[in-house]
Amino acid sequence: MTAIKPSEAELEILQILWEHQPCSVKHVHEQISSQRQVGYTTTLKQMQRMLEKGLVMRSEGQGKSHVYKAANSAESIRGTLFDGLLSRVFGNSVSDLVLHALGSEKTSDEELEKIREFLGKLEQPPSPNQK
Amino acid sequence: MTAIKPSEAELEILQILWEHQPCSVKHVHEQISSQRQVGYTTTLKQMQRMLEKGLVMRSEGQGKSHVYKAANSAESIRGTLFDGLLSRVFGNSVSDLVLHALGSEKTSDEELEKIREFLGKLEQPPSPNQK
DNA sequence: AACCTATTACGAACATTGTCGTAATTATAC
DNA sequence: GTATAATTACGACAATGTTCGTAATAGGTT
Repeated sequence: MTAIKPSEAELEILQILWEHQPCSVKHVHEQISSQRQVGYTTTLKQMQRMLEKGLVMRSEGQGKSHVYKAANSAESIRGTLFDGLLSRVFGNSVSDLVLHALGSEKTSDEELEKIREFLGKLEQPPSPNQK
Repeated sequence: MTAIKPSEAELEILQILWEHQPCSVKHVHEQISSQRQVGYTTTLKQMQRMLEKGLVMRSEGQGKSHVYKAANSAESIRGTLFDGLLSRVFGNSVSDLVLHALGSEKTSDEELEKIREFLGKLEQPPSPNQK
């Protein structure tokens, strides 16, 4: 049960998959190459290797081409990578991480509102109705 | 000004340095090998390379040995890695990241308290005394 | 000085990652 | 069914990261 840790390039691809789900290599490559210069076969190879590793799944698209989907949910990968950062960089202190996040400005008022709301919900636990 | 992105093993060493600051290789190695099995020269080599890269600094310890310190603060590295995770995995949404952090349980009441307190301080900005 | 030990230096092996070029294959259009 | 275009498969290469084994060196002991 080795934790899944996609590399940079793999993550780039996974993000596209999570958003557009079954995708042809062509589609993924178009997305990527609109951001940076890279060859088609590079993307293809990357996705083939991801298939071997079990990071993605694929099936026959119409015609000869294949379509790919991410094998794992965005959530699960987020979990893995988040935990990694938390332990390796913030010594497992969630509050350190969150304070860092909030302290870095960049956080809009809307976002702060969402966070406060969430914290509000957490406030209730003292109610005696546990399942 | 290339962003500093220490590798796994480098981060492992940096964490020890940040906590115990000037450290001998021996000390660092003891810490690491209490966690996992690794040879002394591996740690040594790692630290020598970190010196070349400018990740750490060193000076003569008593006798022949060297003592090392991290060249960068934990904060600066945290910033880099945090930003990376934020953009590559949470689509730059701080609230998504924070909600993920808080939702994962694992957060003690104390920690939640710190976070609420911090949010309380942020609440004030509407005051008209900006610098 | 001669020896033993702690520490550092060097060099090598191996895995992973990112990148392509070229070849093979499969559709599509004459 | 033959040429053309799209797509996939294969193999290679450089760069980086991780790990050691072995050699050199410096300190302390007798």
